[in-house]
Amino acid sequence: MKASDTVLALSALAHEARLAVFKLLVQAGPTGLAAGVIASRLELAPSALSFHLKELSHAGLLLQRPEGRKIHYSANFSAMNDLLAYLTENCCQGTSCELNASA
Amino acid sequence: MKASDTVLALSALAHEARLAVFKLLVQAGPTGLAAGVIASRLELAPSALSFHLKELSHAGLLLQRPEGRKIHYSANFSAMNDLLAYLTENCCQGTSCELNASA
DNA sequence: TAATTATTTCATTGATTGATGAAATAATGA
DNA sequence: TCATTATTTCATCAATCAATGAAATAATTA
Repeated sequence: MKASDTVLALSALAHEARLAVFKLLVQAGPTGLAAGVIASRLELAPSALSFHLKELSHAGLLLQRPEGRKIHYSANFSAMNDLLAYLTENCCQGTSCELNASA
Repeated sequence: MKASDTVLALSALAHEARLAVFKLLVQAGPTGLAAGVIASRLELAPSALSFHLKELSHAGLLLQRPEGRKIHYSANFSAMNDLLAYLTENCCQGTSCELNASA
């Protein structure tokens, strides 16, 4: 994973509403949730949610699949795994940070 | 860790220069590096670096210690550990993402 | 076909971010 | 004290971000 991809993913998650969307989709699992369900659960305006979904998708953190007239969004676990791997390798001396946390 | 603290930390790391600074300080270990050394290694203007160091510090990701007329900055490994723990718990169904990455 | 539902797109606007260079602050050494 | 070094602060400016509400698009149902 490149540093620029990491920055893109971090930027996408670095917003209260988008972090909430991603958490919700992680909880929902691979099936995901329709945009409208996400909007009502998090009390977001449709256009605002659409904006945030696009940001997350652009960073590669979401998958989407049409379901009738709805669109189901789900967390891209593989992308999140890559992000965590990058942070662990580059920002924690290659192991869990716990070894260093005492320093 | 609260979601708002997480957003603050993610925002701080979501910038090419700041991610580079943090990586460099992780490599440098607990001793850290003086601001001027960071600036010359990464070819950043002093005022720009100062701005970015403040962002990272404000997010709790850095520690600092005066050393003569220099100031040594170092990575706060404990804060990074908290961030990774939050992301793992909330954004990866509580385990390493690997279990889900195939989905 | 017409009405409804789901979602996105668009234009507008205010707020935030980040780069720049000059000036200020502070510690050290001559 | 004076000059030098290290770092921060400040003002300015351009660029980006995000909220809002209205309109557009597209799929479904009556």
